[in-house]
Amino acid sequence: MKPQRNTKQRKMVFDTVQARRDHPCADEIYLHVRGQDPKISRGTVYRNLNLLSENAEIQHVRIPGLDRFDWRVEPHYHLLCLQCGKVCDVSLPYRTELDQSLAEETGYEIAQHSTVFEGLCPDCRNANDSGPTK
Amino acid sequence: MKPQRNTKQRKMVFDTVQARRDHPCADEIYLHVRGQDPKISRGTVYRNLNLLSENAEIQHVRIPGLDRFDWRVEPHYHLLCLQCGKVCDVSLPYRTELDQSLAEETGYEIAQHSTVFEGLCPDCRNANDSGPTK
DNA sequence: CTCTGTGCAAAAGATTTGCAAGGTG
DNA sequence: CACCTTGCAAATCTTTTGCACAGAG
Repeated sequence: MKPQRNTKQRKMVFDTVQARRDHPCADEIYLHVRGQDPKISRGTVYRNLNLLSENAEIQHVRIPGLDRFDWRVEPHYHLLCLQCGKVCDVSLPYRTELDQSLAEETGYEIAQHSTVFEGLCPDCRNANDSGPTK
Repeated sequence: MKPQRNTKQRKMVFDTVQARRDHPCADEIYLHVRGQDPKISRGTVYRNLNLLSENAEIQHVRIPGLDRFDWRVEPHYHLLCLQCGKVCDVSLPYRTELDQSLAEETGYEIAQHSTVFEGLCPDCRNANDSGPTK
């Protein structure tokens, strides 16, 4: 469903996602937007995030643990640090041909695929190495 | 944390996941097991699903919308029908080398990656084509 | 017997929704 | 001035947790 009006709330949500190069979750976006307008409600933020991602103005990224939002709308893969929760984009190219060949093999109509790599970022690896002084 | 005792509840949960070749979610497993023991509680089912997947006796599969559990423990990819929610295994081979090369590139220590293809299964495509007689 | 695991119910966390009031076109 | 969108609060939904009791070893 296309939004039909431009509200300042929707613009603030959109701008926040665009401005951030990390991958904020809904509540981080809410907290940021509330800095500009203390009256905004979580419900409005959720509604606008859904509206914007349905219209491909932002991307809804489903990460284990907590969904995130991404200013990049082209499909691409993500990398999650299991310890600190940080999410990065991955440089590997998106492989459209997989969707194609799997569609032919299975008879499904395939819209896309999403891939999440999981591990420990360099910072968290170091933090672990200096480790608990048990 | 390894389980230290064999309880009939844990066995029922494990057997249910093994017996089913679809990818049941926690509540489906709960409902099935409750057929055998009406006293079992959701909490016990969740606790055992977590315990079993920590010990790699089953696999916890994170699918958008609802987490599932899989009797296959080797890493592999999944295909989700966005309409009926059915999940299938995908025949594509798991590409360990991606974890490897991404680790070298990023400095992350990468445990694994998961991929979910999303689309419409043949049944749902047909259902849509005969379509709403608007 | 001991201590892990269970059942129950409450808690927690994320997201959605009903409704009256507000604001956009 | 119509009706989409908001704010608020309550509702949903899934999963986790505290605690006293049950049962596996």
